Amino acid sequence: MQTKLPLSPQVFHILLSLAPGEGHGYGIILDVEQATDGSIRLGPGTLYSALKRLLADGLVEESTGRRPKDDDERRRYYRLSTAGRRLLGAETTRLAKAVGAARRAGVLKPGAA
Amino acid sequence: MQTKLPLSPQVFHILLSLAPGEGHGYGIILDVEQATDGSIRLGPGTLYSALKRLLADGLVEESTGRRPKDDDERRRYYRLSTAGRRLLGAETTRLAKAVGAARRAGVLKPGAA
DNA sequence: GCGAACTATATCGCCGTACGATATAGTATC
DNA sequence: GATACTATATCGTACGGCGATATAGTTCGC
Repeated sequence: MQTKLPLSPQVFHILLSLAPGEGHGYGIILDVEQATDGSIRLGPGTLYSALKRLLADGLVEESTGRRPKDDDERRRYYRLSTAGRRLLGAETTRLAKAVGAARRAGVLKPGAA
Repeated sequence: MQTKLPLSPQVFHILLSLAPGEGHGYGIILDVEQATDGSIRLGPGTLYSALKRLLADGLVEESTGRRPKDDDERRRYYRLSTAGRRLLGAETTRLAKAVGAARRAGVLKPGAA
């Protein structure tokens, strides 16, 4: 029941991948791996089960209609719902606070910004 | 086997709580709740099982000796190991990148820094 | 023309872990 | 004297991350 914070890193990056616009499952896998420098590599089990949960919780919606010609027919496209976008913002704020606290605690090597 | 990133939010905050210096279990629970504005409330099950894992993985060490007089005898004190501190730094860097990406994606309300 | 690799989605089952409940026990508060 | 707080510990459950596997079409090298 993904109603409240914190989000798992995996779910956070799935939502973040959909922030610029709609995307499809396999695209999310590639996008997250690239965006996290390989730190987070979603297997199909993780991605599609998370997506199913996010749909059920109303954080992500399936977007039908108007697909570019020559698009792979198998693809299913998803986009953030309003609630999903709000939650992503809230989690980002939470993370920003955590990073700030960690910086103040001096956990980064001197020199790292 | 908590050898690599990402850390769960819970584990991240446990390590962060120990960054300034040694601390004990119950103190970590209170500290994390306060530091996260109540977002993360560790129950005893979460805390002590995570602590046991962190000890086994060499990320946290139990610190014996020199306790202030009148200290609660039941307390067990823990501190970050070198590996633990390094991992906390790496995770902080990862989170900072994620926050930066989320900001660029415009997930924060206009006005929020 | 044939196997390998890639794109794409989906399900299954295992296992780790977050978490609430519970236990214990001393101290403090009312 | 009951309730609440401090403090640690264990147990059972349930959820979720993840690899394995399945399916299937396309592309690329040989």
